[in-house]
Amino acid sequence: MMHHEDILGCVVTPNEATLVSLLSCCANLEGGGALIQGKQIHCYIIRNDVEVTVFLGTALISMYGRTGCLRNAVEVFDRMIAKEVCTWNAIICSLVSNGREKQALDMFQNMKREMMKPNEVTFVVLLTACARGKFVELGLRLFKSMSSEFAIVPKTEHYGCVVDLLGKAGLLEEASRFVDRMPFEPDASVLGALLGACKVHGDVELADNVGKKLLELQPQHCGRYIVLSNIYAEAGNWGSAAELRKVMLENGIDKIPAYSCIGSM
DNA sequence: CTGAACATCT
Repeated sequence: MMHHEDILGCVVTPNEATLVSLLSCCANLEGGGALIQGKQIHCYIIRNDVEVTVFLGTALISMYGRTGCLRNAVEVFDRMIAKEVCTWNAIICSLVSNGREKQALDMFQNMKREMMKPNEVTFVVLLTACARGKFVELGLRLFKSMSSEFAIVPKTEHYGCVVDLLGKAGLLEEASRFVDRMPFEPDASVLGALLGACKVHGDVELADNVGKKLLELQPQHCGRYIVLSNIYAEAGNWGSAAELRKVMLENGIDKIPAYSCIGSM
């Protein structure tokens, strides 16, 4: 399957980089990934006795995690002798994206026990786990521990995660105050999370405020208009919806596309 | 060479 002959009849054997790239493609393919193809690559690895290196193992975990095959992801992880921070991040992420927030957080304990130092990606994943599991206290503690315990300076992604954590738990007031107290200007991703929190809570007034700032930052981002307009609509605030429509036209966005802006790019 | 990453919209 994997051996290809070129025009001159040469046979090319895939090396580690080839297999890792292919697995990454399977994991990131839109529409839930390509599990069948990923499994075929795993089969190839087994049949040809290809050594499962740290890179290859991590790519396998990620592929299985993202295609919903958590069992296989865990199996690959358990068999790996050498693990790096990416390997741990991949398994924690697999657990989170398959609804096992608690287990993901337990895995972080194992990681620390094995003296593996987490990095900024680890915390994005952990904070996401807390947001989904509604573990507000723990999430805030983890966020604080980044700088105090692990010497990692939280970046805008982490602030966005905390806003999402508070927002999902219905703590809109806290989310808003958290943004106000950020050490740098909140960027679009943070304001986007706050706007999402407004939607959950149905707070039109704050949404109005945040939405205006957000549209100043991203006047061409049609998704932002959609969220804001939905918040207005849910509240029956047709006046604001009409006004928003005018702003859209002014910014040259004349129509909400049938499909996602991101999906069509 | 090659691996890990939140959330929101139709």
